This record gives sequence, C-alpha cells and structure tokens, in this order.
Amino acid sequence: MSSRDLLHGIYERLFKHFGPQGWWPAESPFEICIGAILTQNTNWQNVEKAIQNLKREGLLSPLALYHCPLEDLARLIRPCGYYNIKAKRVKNFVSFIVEGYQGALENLKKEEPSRLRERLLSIKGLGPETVDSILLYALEIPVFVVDAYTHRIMYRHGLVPEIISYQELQEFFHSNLERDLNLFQEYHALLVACGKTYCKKQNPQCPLCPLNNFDQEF
DNA sequence: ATCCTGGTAC
DNA sequence: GTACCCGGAT
Repeated sequence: MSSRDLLHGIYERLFKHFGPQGWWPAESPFEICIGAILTQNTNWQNVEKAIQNLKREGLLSPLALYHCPLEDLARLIRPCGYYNIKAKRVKNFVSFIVEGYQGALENLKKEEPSRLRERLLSIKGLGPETVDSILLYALEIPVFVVDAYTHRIMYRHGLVPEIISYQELQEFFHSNLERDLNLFQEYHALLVACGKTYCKKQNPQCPLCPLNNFDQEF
C-alpha cells in the first residue's frame, strides 16, 4: 500500500472522528502570527491569556507592537511562559513587517512563497514550525506544518523513522498529498487533536483512537 | 512531576 | 548534543 493511500486514509479517519477543525482559532491573520510565536513549547490555553492581554491593551497590530516597549510586552505575555525571549521574538517579527512591508501583513503575500519562507526563517526566533504555521494559516500559502504530534503519530504507525528531520518529515507530506490549502490546514489541526486526545506522549489511548487498527487494513 | 501547536546559542 | 528560556494546568 502506498504512502499516498496511507496518508489519505489517516486523514479520512481523523476527519470522520473529529470533524472539521476550522483552524487557526483567531480573529485576524496578524493574531495568528502572534499566536504562532507565543505558542512555542507552551499549551494553547496559556497563549490565549497572553493574547487577551494584548487585545485589551489594543496591541494586536504590527504598528502598535512595534512602538510598545519590550518590558511592557514581556509583562503582558507573561502567562504563556518564556516571556522575555518571546517578547523579543514578537518584536523581531513586527519589525520585519513594519520596516520591510509598510506594516501590512497583506504585503507579504506579494513575495514568491519559497523566498518569503526563507526571509521569515531569517528572523531570529522563528523556526520552521512557526514560519510554516504563519504561511499556512495567516497567509494561506499551502505548506504542510509538521510538529511533535505529527511526528509521534507517523512514527508510531511505522510510516516514518523515529529519527527524521523537519524537512524530511514535511517532504513526506508534500510528496504524497495534493497541494491543497484546506487539506493542509485541516490535516495539521486534526493531527494536533489526535495527539492531544489519544496519541499522547505518555499513556497513549490506543484502544479509543480513530487510528487504532488502521495499519492492519493495509 | 510532566507536558504543552520550539528555537537559540554554546 | 546540551543547557536554557519559563508559566500554568493536570
């Protein structure tokens, strides 16, 4: 059975079990970007608190954050952890937009996608997962986002090696799925849902998982 | 005590 | 490869 059929089969099962996820949960593309940075190695619930603080202060725009003192920003995003380093990362990102794109996120879309990805990766504090989340959900450019959940689910089902790079894992999806925006957005969200609910790091709930016995069908 | 939609610097 | 950043829920 081909990897292509396996990946589509997994998607099918996850979708039937969890339904459409409608990611990313945010009110604007810019909020998605900030959320993507703040959620690094942190649970989403705490990110929401940080985002709420920024909203309350009217800071959820590139220009507002650009002029917000670093210390104030750090204090407001404190609930999501790593607040000092994340405040700098947010600053780096908004400087990139304000100084290179007239402060308008929309202007990023004018760049050629692979060039834009490289430019975003050059921002200190933005790694491949954060950048791809911004590209996929905020800018609606079809790149597959892979994360710890994605890797865990794939290797537990024997589809990829336990040791594999981000790039290789992403390539596995790119080469076996049609490059469809909605498919990519939903697939990643469904993998997260599965990883949080069933394919947990410790005490995975295999008997209840929609992917249980999946391997045996092929 | 562990985990969470990571990334950097050394 | 290892240390570090570092809060909140379970």
